Amino acid sequence: MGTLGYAILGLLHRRSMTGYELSKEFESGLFEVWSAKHSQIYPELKGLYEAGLIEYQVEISGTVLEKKVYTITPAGQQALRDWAQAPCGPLQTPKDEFRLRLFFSDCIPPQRRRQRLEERLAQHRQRLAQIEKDREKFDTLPPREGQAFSDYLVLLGGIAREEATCRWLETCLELCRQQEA
Amino acid sequence: MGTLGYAILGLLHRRSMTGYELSKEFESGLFEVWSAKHSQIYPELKGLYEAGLIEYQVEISGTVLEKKVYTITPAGQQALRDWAQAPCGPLQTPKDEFRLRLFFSDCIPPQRRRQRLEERLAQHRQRLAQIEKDREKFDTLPPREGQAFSDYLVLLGGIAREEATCRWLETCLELCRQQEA
DNA sequence: TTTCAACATGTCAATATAGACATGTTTATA
DNA sequence: TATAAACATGTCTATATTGACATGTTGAAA
Repeated sequence: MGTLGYAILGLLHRRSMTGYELSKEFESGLFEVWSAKHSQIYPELKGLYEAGLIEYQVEISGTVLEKKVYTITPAGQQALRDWAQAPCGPLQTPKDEFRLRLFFSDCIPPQRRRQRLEERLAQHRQRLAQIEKDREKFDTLPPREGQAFSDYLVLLGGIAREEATCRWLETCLELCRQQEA
Repeated sequence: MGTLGYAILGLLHRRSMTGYELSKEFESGLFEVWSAKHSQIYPELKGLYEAGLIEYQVEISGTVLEKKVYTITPAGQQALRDWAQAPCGPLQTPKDEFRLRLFFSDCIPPQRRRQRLEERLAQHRQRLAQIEKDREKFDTLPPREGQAFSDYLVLLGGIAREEATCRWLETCLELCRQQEA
């Protein structure tokens, strides 16, 4: 099974959900960590079900709309534990199209490069603000047992990454401007 | 054309290379930025050639070994410039399997989680040491024109990312240990 | 009461990527 | 001179991922 399967298993371990809710989780809580479109989620759910790792019950929303609420099975919980415990292997390249463009930016006008850096900085600042607002929900350090602690660690990781990125982009802009003179 | 095509175009804009050398570039200079296996590179080169964006000449290594040295064409340079100038669009999720595992780590023994954090920290420290050695090659700030400047900016980005990651992992370990008492 | 956004579930085709399979040469060193 | 690592180029299959296509319901607000 691929990583997406475990991501879904992990989310369902926290609470039972529909495919639609899963796709929303990837956009919110897992935004800094993993992503998947609904077109990938629904087939994956089918596979997990056939593998006996999840089950579902149909609930009626309103009068006719059927939704499938998925729940993790004991076999699914075991698979999740095994995966979560295993080591990750050597560091992989986190693909970053912006950095790639910057790497080859010597062939574009300097003011255009500055413009792109500024745009990007604005995006990361906005993201940082959002994620720091998420942090406010944790008024006290959550206890080590329980998912709130894991959530908190990953949240700190997101903040660390966004802060570092913002500082880096600010440095880039400074260096670009410095040489203007 | 996908991002890989532009990555190859960008590398060939710097200097003419064989497919093999391109694959090495992805492991070294582009390690923090993009990755591709040779099984993806060779077909992509074929496509770029058919699109008229690159050409090649066959050189003989030793007595019989033929290698294709690829060169970017004017059309390729134009395509590269157009791409490098364009904006990147909204922030994407940088997929990170380690963070995903950590996010679901409440279902594994705490000492196992600490072990994984320590392993990961060692990997990132090693990577940081390597990348900081690369930085030493830049004794002075390179002039804004020319690729050395772009290289330098991206290198700073790698250092910033690795430093932030190391600090974050150290914090995670501290928090894990703190609650031990 | 209409109408729009959010809820809800799927499929399909195209592309991207990884890993295995396949083969052979050159160069440095033991 | 054997041999191993690095050089060199490809293909193939399976899987992962995206974006478009397709359809319909529900709840809230105007």
